[in-house]
Amino acid sequence: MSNKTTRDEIIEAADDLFYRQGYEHTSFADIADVVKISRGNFYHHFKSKDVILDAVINKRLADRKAMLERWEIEGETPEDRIRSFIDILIVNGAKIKRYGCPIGTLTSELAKLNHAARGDANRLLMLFRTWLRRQFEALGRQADADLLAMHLLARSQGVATLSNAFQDEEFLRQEVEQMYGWLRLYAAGAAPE
Amino acid sequence: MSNKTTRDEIIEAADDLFYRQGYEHTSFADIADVVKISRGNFYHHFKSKDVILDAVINKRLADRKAMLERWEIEGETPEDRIRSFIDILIVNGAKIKRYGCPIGTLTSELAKLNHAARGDANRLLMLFRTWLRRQFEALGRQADADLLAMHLLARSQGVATLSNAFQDEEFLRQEVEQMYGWLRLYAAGAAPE
DNA sequence: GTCTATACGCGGATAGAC
DNA sequence: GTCTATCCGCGTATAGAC
Repeated sequence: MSNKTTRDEIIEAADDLFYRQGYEHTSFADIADVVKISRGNFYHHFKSKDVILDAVINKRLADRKAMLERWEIEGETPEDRIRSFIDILIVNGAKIKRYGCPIGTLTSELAKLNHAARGDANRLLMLFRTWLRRQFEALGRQADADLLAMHLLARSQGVATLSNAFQDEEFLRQEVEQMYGWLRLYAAGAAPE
Repeated sequence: MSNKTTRDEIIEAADDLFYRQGYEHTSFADIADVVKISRGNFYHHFKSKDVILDAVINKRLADRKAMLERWEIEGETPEDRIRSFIDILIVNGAKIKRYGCPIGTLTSELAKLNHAARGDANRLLMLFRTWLRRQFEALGRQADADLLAMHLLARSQGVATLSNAFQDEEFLRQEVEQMYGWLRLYAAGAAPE
């Protein structure tokens, strides 16, 4: 279709820089360098830095929604689909090792800044939480589907944090194997409670 | 003994503010307000903000070392001691819900900033990793003690991250119960591998 | 040791020409 | 829609008096 608009290029560059450097630590100058526009031109597209953050969060939401819908179609069973979720740790292993989880680190940063967009960023986590909950429900775990979703989310976050801190992609792989094993128990109906 | 020196007061205030607001987001003015000194006076005690960060990290290291030694003395069995570790999630539950884990969030922030003190902050995580590893060794898990230590560390980190994001202390309690159960398997020698 | 005054650069934001 | 020029406040840091 049409070429990317300048606006889209700004959002893309900001998305990447916010991930790699953090939101607060990324300046307009940083973004302008990547997009190759002047700093003044910025304000034609966004009236403040906060508005760029909003756009980045919305882009991430749209990206992740599309990804989850793909998994929904491609996965034949709920177990397959939940495995797709666990797999991102492997697929994005190198980046997670360097920069952590894009969703978890943004959430944590905005929480610490007590930023107005905090709640919006949490919708990203909530998106996965809800999607995972539905998968566990489909596995017949109506009673504790949300708890299981939270449990898996928490383990992913923890693994990402430590993999990043210790620069250890191998540890991440081992934990992923354990999560597969854990999931199999539930898929086989062999899990307790 | 003697009164706290101004230097100590600065470190204490910085420790608290770095935790609640993040390192980068905390200015000298913020610290000066708490300690009630002028900004200029700062540089008599520390020649730059980075040096304050070093001092804060060293204070946290000393504090945690003392805590681990206490657990070592008070806990009668390795299981007791590991339970003490899990318990901090409960003891500090309210603060974790508001600000996350003091160690994990600092580590993540410095990683994102690619800050020179990154490695120093990681020593905090490593302190717990090594201590936990020794406890699992004492439980007879020589072969995988470090993996188990990392696993427990990761789970704590993940639980802290989600409890903070969703402002949910109840979830944290439930996960702690699960960790107790998980630990019991190893203490009873009933765990696999 | 603590203060006031001040330098200096950076980051976000605005005005207005082209 | 993009640019240059510029403003302004904040944050780190320094100088030097008391």
